[in-house]
Amino acid sequence: MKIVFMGTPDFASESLKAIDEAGYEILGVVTNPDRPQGRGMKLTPSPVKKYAIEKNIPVYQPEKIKNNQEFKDQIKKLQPDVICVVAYGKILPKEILEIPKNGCINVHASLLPKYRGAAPIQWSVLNGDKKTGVTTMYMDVGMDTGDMILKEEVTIGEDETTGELWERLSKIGGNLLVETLKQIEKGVAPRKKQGENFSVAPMLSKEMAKIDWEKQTAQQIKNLVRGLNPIMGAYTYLNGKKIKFWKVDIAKEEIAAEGMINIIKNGTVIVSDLKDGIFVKTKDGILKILEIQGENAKKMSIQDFLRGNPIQEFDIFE
RNA sequence: CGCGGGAUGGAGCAGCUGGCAGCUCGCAGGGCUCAUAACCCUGAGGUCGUAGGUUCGAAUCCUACUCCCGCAA
Repeated sequence: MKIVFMGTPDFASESLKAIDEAGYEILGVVTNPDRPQGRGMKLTPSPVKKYAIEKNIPVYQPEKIKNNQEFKDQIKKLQPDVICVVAYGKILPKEILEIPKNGCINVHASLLPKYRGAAPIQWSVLNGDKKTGVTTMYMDVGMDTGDMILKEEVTIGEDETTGELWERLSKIGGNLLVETLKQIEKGVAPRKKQGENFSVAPMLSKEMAKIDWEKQTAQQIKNLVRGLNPIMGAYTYLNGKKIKFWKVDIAKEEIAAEGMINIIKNGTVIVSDLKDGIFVKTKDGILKILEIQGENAKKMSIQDFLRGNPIQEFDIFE
């Protein structure tokens, strides 16, 4: 089977690698144009492009697809049997979807129809879900609305971060894509409608990264920290300085200050100790901070942080 | 030329209006103790990122370079 692959981030390059190593003929790779990125805003190729170049696969990087006749003709000329799309970052118009005779296959990192959209992995962690998965589907013009082919479920660890889950799912996605292609080749691939009971996982916004000590419960804050690690990190302020939390847990230890716990403000540091780290009062429990990052600094363990940046008991995060 | 921060003993930081290199922790040895991650004493460990310059004298001022990090995407 001849394949054209479309995708951009590392999640996609895992799928590309999987089908490449499974021996499928990859006619070409379509990925987003190189973007200025990182310190110095240097132009950086996407992970998918890097892999393609390594394997001498032709790369196409259209700035836009809609009304781009030249690009459509290029793809048509390749005569792919199937187009695999994984986190490409652009909406494909009908004319593209109709090119391959076996259709366009998409790998989506959720158990559809739950979490259609851009950030399914992040939202599954943010919402504290116990399980999620990967789904392959036949694409249609809607946003992740196509008929489903295969699905694989995984459980989310209590302390698992978006980054960790991301990595696991990208590998599973690759395997599932290969399996999907095999079944399509044999003509035994199932096709299931999604139904109407769907939910959407939109792109994450900047504002949601701020911890709301008044409204959020200990578990919600923990989910926020996990869910935004390593993408942007949940943050709060201490004495006017921005502080990011990278790892927190709900304290199971008994804290001595039981008596006053109800009269102090949420976000107050109850215990600050070089050995045990810091404990913070929340709406409904005590949060233990494990990994932290100050302004202009790198992330470090709470113990390291406290040596050079003393935090007093009764300091307040806000 | 996107903006900004930094490079000081094993770790995290202070010192930077130039004048013997410091703090917290860790580490080694000793002491106290039934005991300890607690406490007390002692000690080891740094050519202050690299190369030049200014100066009687530079971690501290100037110049170039290397590396690291945050924002931003």
